Amino acid sequence: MKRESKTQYALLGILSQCEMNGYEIRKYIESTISFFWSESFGQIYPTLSKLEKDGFIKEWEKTDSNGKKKKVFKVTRPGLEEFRKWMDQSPIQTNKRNELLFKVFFGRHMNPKLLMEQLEGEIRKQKEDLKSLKVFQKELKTEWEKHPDTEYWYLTLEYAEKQALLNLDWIQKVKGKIQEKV
Amino acid sequence: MKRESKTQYALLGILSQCEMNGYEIRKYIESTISFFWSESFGQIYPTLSKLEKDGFIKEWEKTDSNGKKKKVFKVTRPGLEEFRKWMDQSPIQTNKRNELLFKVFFGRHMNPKLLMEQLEGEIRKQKEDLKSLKVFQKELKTEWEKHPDTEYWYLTLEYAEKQALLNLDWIQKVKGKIQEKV
DNA sequence: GGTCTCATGTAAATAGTTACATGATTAT
DNA sequence: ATAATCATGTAACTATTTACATGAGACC
Repeated sequence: MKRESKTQYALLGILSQCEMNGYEIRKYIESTISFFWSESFGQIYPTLSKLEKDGFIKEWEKTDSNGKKKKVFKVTRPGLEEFRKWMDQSPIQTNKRNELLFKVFFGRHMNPKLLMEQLEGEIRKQKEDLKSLKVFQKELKTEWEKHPDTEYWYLTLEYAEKQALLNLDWIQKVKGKIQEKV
Repeated sequence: MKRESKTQYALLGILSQCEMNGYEIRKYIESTISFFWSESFGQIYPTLSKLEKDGFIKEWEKTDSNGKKKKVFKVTRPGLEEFRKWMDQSPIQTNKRNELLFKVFFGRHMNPKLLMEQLEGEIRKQKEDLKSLKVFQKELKTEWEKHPDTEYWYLTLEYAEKQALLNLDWIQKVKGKIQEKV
C-alpha cells in the first residue's frame, strides 16, 4: 500500500473548521492541537499549494471587522468530500515509537542519576501539559459552548488529561525503582 | 539542531542485549518491542552497514550449540559508549501524532456509523494487545527472571498495559457519545 | 530607527516505507 | 519437489525537519 501524508488531511480538517492562511494554521496547531499533532512550515506551505492545485482548497479575499483585507484559504466542496472520504475509510493507525518506553526498556545502560533527571524533566513537562489542558477545558466550557465541535474537542482533552496522569503515575513508579540504584 | 535517526540507537541497544543478524533484529522488534517501537528492513540493513563502518558494531562468526556457523553483529566498546552517551544526554522526545485523537477531534465530519466501526476496530486491537502483554508478563516472570534487564522490561509492560486500559476505557466513552448520533 | 510579529516560501538534508530481487536452507 | 522460512539487500519514493531568505506592516 502506498503511503499518504497525513498533513493534507490535517490541513483540510483545520480549514474546514475555520478559514485561515498558512501562518495561522501553524499557530492554530501549536496552540490548540499540539498535544496530539504537529506540522512544520516546510510541510504546510507546499501542502497548501498542492491542495489548491487539486482544487481541494481555494484562496479567498476576506475583509475583517476593521475593513482590513486578508488572504485566507477555504475548503471547497470537493475538498470537504476528500477529507470525509479519508476520515471514513482510512483505518486508525497507531504511532509506534515511544522514546520514553525505549529509554526505560534499555534503562540498565543508563547512568541512574541521569535517568532520574530525564524522568524529572518528563514530570515537569506532563505537569505543564496538565495545567494548560485545564485552561483549555475551561475555555471550551465558556467561550465555545455553542460550537458544533465542542463535544468532540472535549473528549480529546479528557484523553490527553488521562494520558498525562497515567504518565505521571508511571514515571513516579519508575523513579522509585531507579532510586534504589543511584 | 540536527536531526538524528533513532534507528542506530535502537540497533545498538538491541545488539547490546544479544548479538544477532539483521533478520533476527527485525524479528526481535516485531515480537518483543513492537508495542512501542518499529523498524523496517529498509532501515535496518543500511544502518547496520553504517554502524559497522563507524566501528560501533562488528561482524562475528558464531558457532551455535549444533556446531552450525552463523554471522552475527556484536556491539564494540566504542559502540556501547556511543549508545550510552545518547541515552544519557538526549532528552526524551514525545511523539506528536496521534491519529485516534485526530479522528475524534474532527469527528463531526465523519459518518457516525463509520466512526463507530473504526472505534470498534481499535477496541479489538487493544484487547489483543492486552492478551499478548499478559503472555509477555508471564514469560518475564518465569523464563527471564534472572536477566539483569527484567525489572526494566517489566516496567514497560506495565506501562503498555495501563495505556491499553486507558484506551479501552476512553474509546468506550467516545462510543457512548457517538451512539446517540447514529 | 529598530524590533517584533505577520507572512510566505524554498533548498538541502535526513528519515522512513514499500516493493522488489535474489538466493540459501529447512521442513513436509 | 515444493513450500516456507531464513537472510540480505537496494531503488524509488514519500515524508518531514531544519535552516535560511525575504519582505511587509505594526509598535514604540
